[in-house]
Amino acid sequence: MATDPYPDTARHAHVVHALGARIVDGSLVPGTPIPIEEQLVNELGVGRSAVREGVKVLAGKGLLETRRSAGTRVRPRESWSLLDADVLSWRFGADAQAGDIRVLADLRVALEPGAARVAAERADAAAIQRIDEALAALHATADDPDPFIDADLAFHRAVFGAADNDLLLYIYDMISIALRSVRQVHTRSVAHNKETLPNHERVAVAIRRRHHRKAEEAMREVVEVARADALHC
Amino acid sequence: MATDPYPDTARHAHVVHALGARIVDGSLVPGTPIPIEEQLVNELGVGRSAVREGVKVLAGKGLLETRRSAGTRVRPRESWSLLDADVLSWRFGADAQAGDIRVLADLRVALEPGAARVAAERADAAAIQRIDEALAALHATADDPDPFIDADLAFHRAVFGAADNDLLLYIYDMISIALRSVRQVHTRSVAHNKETLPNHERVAVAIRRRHHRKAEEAMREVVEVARADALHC
DNA sequence: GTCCGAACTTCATCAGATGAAAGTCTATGA
DNA sequence: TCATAGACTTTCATCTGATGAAGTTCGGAC
Repeated sequence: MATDPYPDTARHAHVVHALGARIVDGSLVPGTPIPIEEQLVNELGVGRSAVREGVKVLAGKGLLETRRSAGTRVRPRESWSLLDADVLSWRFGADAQAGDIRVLADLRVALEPGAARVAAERADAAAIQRIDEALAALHATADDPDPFIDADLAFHRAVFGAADNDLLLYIYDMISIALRSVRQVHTRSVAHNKETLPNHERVAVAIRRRHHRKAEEAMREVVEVARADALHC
Repeated sequence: MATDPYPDTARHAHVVHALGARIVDGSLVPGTPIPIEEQLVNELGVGRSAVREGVKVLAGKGLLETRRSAGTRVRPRESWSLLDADVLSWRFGADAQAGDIRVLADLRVALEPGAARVAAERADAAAIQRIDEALAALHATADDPDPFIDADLAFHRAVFGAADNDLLLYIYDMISIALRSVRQVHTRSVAHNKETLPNHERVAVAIRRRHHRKAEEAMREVVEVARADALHC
């Protein structure tokens, strides 16, 4: 437990990452107590304050629970803040499980068509322009795998942004944290990229025309293709 | 800044709530520095450790940012963990803004139909049974405003649960935190409740028959009616 | 075998000291 | 006048020690 993946960051942040990553990847099992403060001080090479601050941060994310005299234990998974940026990056960061890929793909299928629909209802001129710009970037980078990933994420973010809903946008930002890690593994081919362009175009056009049903349908096509790809590879 | 809404809880939790609530409700403006540690110690009546632990928890939720010698300041809203349980309850807890009601209603419209669709794809027998039980509870409590709210939340949760997707279920749990606070204000009439029963029934039937399109359509009807109600009142 | 209490464990909290980094002020020189 | 280097100040970062509180464990009395 003495690995040190975050050398120069703040001491308490080191504690957060060291314990958080182990909890999320399953090395520390829910219900079991983690080592006592003194032991963590030794294993992590930091002082008691740093350990306590780190543990409190993880408790704030629902991963840990401290009880006086009864030790600190890992909370059940249902209590975790699954859409916390740190928790997500620990979960999808290293090497995502197959089940997690499915969860992510299903989430997009569940969410993005509806988001596109609301975007079509709420988009103002500026939002529509941002979508159009993102679409142009998508076309411009279709031959370049890496920039295309960024452009794709930016396009979807522009759509969510058009819905004028900070909660929705937050959810997308968290999805994109996971997507970005996963995509680096499942980099799709240039041919694939070009196939998705017309569907993205349809999304943009439908939103521009405030046609919610079409926006939703087009986005569903996009994310269902993405899901099929993700589950095949 | 010396209010004490959490008398018997842990000292550091008191700090978290005192500062967190003020940040989310806008009393502490993003970009501005909060009082220095020593002052917080005096104002909140706790020791430095408690202040530091509380501040670290809020930093973990993206609300604060500490910089050595430069003080601790409120981070911009875009950095906040908007789907954190605490942040949500501070936002929707006291008296929700009209804009927040709209955001919540739109989020449901964007999300729930898609979730019902995925539920229809993924539901197993046990999940379907839970939905049916929740539906029965909904019918049974239609005349009782308060229990009906619980039954309604339980029904929607059962649908999300059927999608077999922990991220989706987490999002719903966070929505329900907000919904529960808001509904206590906008308690709907018994007549209203009875009107929504057939739509809920259609959702359950469609999922049972694994008819995703119908499940989605029926759920859209439910949440669009709810949105119209919320925005009128 | 059950119940009570003492000893022990472990987190909770406060307080003090030291350090590091960033900002502020001042004096100097051009 | 203005720029700049260096000293000073502020404020968070971290470690350590001491005390307290609340469970847990274990032994003894019955």
